[in-house]
Amino acid sequence: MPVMTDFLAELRWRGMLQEMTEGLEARLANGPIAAYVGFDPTADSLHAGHLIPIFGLLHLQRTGGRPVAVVGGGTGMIGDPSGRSAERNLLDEETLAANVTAIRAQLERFLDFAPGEHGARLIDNREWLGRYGLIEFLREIGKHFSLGYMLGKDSVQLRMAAGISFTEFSYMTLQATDFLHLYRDYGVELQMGGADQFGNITAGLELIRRVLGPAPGGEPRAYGLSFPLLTTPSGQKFGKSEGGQTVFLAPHRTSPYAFYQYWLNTDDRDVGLYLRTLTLLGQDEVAALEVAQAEHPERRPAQRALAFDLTARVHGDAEAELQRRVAELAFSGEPLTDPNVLQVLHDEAVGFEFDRDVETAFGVALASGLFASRGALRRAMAQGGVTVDDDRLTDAETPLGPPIAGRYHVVRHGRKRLAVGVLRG
RNA sequence: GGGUAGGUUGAGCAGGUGGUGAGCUCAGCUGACUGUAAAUCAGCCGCCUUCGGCUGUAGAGGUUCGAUUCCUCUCCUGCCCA
Repeated sequence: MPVMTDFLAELRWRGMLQEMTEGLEARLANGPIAAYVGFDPTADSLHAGHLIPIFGLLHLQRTGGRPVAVVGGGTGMIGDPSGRSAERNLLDEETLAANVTAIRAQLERFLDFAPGEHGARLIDNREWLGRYGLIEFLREIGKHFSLGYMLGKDSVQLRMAAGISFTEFSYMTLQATDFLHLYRDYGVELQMGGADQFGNITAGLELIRRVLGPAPGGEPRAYGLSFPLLTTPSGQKFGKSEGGQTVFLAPHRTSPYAFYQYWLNTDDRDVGLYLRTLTLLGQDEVAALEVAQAEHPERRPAQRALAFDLTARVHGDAEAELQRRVAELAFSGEPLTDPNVLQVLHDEAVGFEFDRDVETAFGVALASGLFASRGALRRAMAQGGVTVDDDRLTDAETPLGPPIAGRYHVVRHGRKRLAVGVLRG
């Protein structure tokens, strides 16, 4: 039977524990706790950057706690200044409602929402934020925040020079209000979040302390915990695929193919960390993979395990199996000629259609959609970065060869991107 | 409201006080080497229908043969004062 103290031990060995407030360890020794993480519904899908907090909730649930996800239909209407360089656009209610629904479905892939002691809950903070009148809010909540305290927050400091509106400045009071209500009405004693959220988390602790006063025993009433922010050794582009595209969990935003490929391409130096933080593999399994990786880096056992595990969790086992196969076929190093393989790649990777009247290899490459414009294609071609049917394209006038198996052409851009075209009609 | 400093290519900075702007760093892309790595080296990096064309220094006007530069108004941001 897992106990709550295992929670911190789990986070520790996985390298997921950045910071926590006083007394949390002692509190966990006393029994199960409910903890929450807030998710801003700024898009209709969660993305790679949300994975660590999600796994944080998952570990909590597995060690006997109750995970609570607050999908901020209320705070989402304001915008968190933390970690942002510019003022955000505000979303309208309809968009927000749709985003909240979509995010809920994604969380259900990770957390067990079955009713019960440890069942996950999803709560929309509009339940309380939507009810406050302005005057009431200022009297009940605003009164507890001193300007000095608010101005001292890093999230505010960093934005002072660039400019921050009163709206975003107020964000921390809303997040603190969430914590207060969750504590009072739902018995949630712990808020977790990325390291950039720690300031907002402690603001909530501060509010709880001021509104409710000290707890009888002198112990803190509530606690905070932060996860490290994932970065890569080469910068902070974690969660961005080629072209700076955010890696989303939703297949309509990031295809399972692109999703699998993203993780498969993880830097050797990061893969161990990702295995620990983004999968449930145990200590021994991760260690074994790291050894295998060190012995045969070219086989990428660790990246394969990571990509498979995450793809299976997000898109299902069958999809993960398919993408594993697709990855092998597409990058075997051999020219692609097998019609069955080509059809699979067309359907699962990047597929396109071309017309019978396309006469040049250049034309097919353009039709592939791998290039933003003719100019982009010309540039790539001039640099030797384009192949059609595994022949390097060097001249825009090169006539198009016969289609493979009568109906396919393969276009590659660089080493990693390919598209398989099928003759239309 | 007054004063003042700013708004330049994804980011951060240069430069530029009338003569075809666009340099640096980072990020990104391609090639070589590799393992669909990393590092390194080389090239690219406003847009397009590329022997060429079109934009473009916050926006709109104006002066001028010619404006990123000068003038006016507007918008946005920092700082100081009220």
